[in-house]
Amino acid sequence: MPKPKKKSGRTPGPRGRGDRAGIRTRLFDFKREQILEVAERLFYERGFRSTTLDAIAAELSVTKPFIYYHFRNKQDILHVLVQRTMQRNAEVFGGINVEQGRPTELLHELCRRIVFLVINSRTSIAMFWREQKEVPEQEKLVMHAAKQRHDGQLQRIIERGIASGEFAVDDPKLAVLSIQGMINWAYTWYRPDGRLSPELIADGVADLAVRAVVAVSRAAGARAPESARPSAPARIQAA
Amino acid sequence: MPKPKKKSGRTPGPRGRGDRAGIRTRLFDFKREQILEVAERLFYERGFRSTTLDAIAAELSVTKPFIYYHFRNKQDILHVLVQRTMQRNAEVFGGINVEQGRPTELLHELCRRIVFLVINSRTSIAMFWREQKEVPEQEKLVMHAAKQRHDGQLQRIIERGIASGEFAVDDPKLAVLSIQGMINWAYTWYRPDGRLSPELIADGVADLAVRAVVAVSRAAGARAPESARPSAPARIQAA
DNA sequence: CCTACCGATCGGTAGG
DNA sequence: CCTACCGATCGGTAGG
Repeated sequence: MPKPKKKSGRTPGPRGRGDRAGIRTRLFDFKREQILEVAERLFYERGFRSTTLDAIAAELSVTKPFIYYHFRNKQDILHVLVQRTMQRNAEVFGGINVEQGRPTELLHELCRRIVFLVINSRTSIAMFWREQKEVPEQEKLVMHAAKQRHDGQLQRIIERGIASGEFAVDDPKLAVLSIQGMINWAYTWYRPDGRLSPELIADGVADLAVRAVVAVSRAAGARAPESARPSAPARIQAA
Repeated sequence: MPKPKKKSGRTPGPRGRGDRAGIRTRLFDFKREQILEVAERLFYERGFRSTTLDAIAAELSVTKPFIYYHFRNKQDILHVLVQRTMQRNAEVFGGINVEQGRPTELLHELCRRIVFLVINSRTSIAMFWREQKEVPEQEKLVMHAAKQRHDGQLQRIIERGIASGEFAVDDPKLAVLSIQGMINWAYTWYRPDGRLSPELIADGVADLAVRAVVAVSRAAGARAPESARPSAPARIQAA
């Protein structure tokens, strides 16, 4: 039987004990997923406060109590969505070892991956930044800590690059914030039917980020080395 | 006599005919201004939807009808604040002639000014970006058009720089969006009690923006020329 | 008779 | 999981 006192926003839904997911648990998770998808879209389009649970229910052709069966309340839905966005971000930053490899390639690759994430998860990312005020203070502290860790990783790359002579930066912290801005801002302007493909955008923004901090006297020049750039050809989307 | 059928969000308040502001008109405008200040702060802190007119009234120790006497409704207050933010932005972009001067200095100076605006008007700017969904469709079109004009000015500078050999950019449009991101993102992280002064931040971000697009072979190097940088010493704020 | 408001309450809708 | 509701609170406006 599903609904074993689901705690706050448990993302994968309740799992009885250690047993593999039963049909009912999988069904429960599937329904949760449907709700989350619709909620994310509506929160993105209308904002958290302006989105009624009835609107979410209507989109799914269910009733409001159906939603309350799968989530504790409206905040809980936002909580799960925010946790997910943080999780995806943490995966990107966790997938890079900032202590290994040349800073130039490291920075380019990390930027490229974050831009990709921002573009592909733009609704989540936009929600994440817009609805910070709806998040309880405690969770905000966790979010802030994660942000600090990620900024720290970027800063470490930049400082390694300064030490190696690849980069020349007045203020590493300011450079980190500026690069984060360059990257994150993409959620405000990216359109799937736009001129450039996600690959080209990710690569282009990463180039600009590297150029902003790279030392000009280096033989590598201001452009990211070819090795750090994917071999994808100039793929242009329609329109 | 004030209140001559005030139309929508007339910023300066009603002026009878061509006569200079009377005491009552000035009083009316002053009250409007007080309401706008409180509303902007609360909209910034709590969001538009979560801010009740009663909360705004309470902060001013007045009643809700007092607000309704000075504004048509809640949306009208947001409308005036958004118009103001657009106005300030337009003034910065309007204060630069993109056809005159070296692109490197032009870009640095324009970026510097926008960062300054973003920092000094961060509550308005944050509201502007967060509450887009609360703005009626028609006004959104006007906002989009203004944004396009401003992006166009930045793009023009970059294209002039490419033509002169000062800049080397793969995709001018992508560079514009990235630079806008670098600059606008400051509203998410700037703190008045932070480590760097607004002057140092504006200058630092402008440096990074220029470096991202400047051609490396130029004698000017990746740094903005000294002439484009204010003579303000390294002024560091407390803490 | 107008101005500049206030106390009280309306219709409608939110989360639960 | 639905039908049928509630306690509260919202933006906006009546009369005086």
